[in-house]
Amino acid sequence: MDVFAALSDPTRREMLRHIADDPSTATELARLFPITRQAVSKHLAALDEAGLVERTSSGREVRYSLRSERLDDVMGWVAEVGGEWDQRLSRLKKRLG
Amino acid sequence: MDVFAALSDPTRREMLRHIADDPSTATELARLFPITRQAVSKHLAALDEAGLVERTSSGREVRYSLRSERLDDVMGWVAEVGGEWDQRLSRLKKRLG
DNA sequence: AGCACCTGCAACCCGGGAGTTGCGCATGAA
DNA sequence: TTCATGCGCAACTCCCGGGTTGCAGGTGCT
Repeated sequence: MDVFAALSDPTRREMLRHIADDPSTATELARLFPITRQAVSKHLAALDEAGLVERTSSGREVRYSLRSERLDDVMGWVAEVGGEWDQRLSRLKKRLG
Repeated sequence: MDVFAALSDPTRREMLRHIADDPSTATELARLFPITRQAVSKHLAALDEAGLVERTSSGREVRYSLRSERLDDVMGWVAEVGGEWDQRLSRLKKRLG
């Protein structure tokens, strides 16, 4: 699955956001979301296939953390298509503090 | 349809890219892509619903052009999740020339 | 008026994505 | 060793998204 397709699902975006500042396992996420662990696992597999997360297995648990490299591709594409990014980027920079 | 879902389809991304520097009609796009005009029309409807294009009808033809506002939302989300954007943005700026 | 062209709507098919349940395996703890 | 916990795989359902064909309406040209 490519990056855009991976980000198209709202649940996946929430998961990624959560993972970003708190690396989690499938079962941990399953407690936070109103879906089954297997459903979570599928989403994580999708994110992994898209290169958006990193799997770190220790013992019997597998913890997922953010891999932000692919997000650069998204930024790049959006920037290419959008155009006039000098102002836009400065605005964004300001918005992010 | 939300923005991310609209961008999840490769055909739609190509169309948007083409529209970005050459506003087109459905039939014009149908000549460039290996799909039917109706399929193109559906894609354009999706892009329109997501707020990514602007419809300008003159006479019997409807021309679609890029609306880049929503792309800011995408950038914003990606930036929020990705983190560490001081370096990333400067790299992107350099990459865009 | 008549014809060609662009568009929109509706019905339909098909594949895949999101979610579930069920089972089996491996690992950690009592 | 026994039991609980975390994962993975497989099969199944359901629904929606991408694409098609067919038809009807509006517009422009001759």
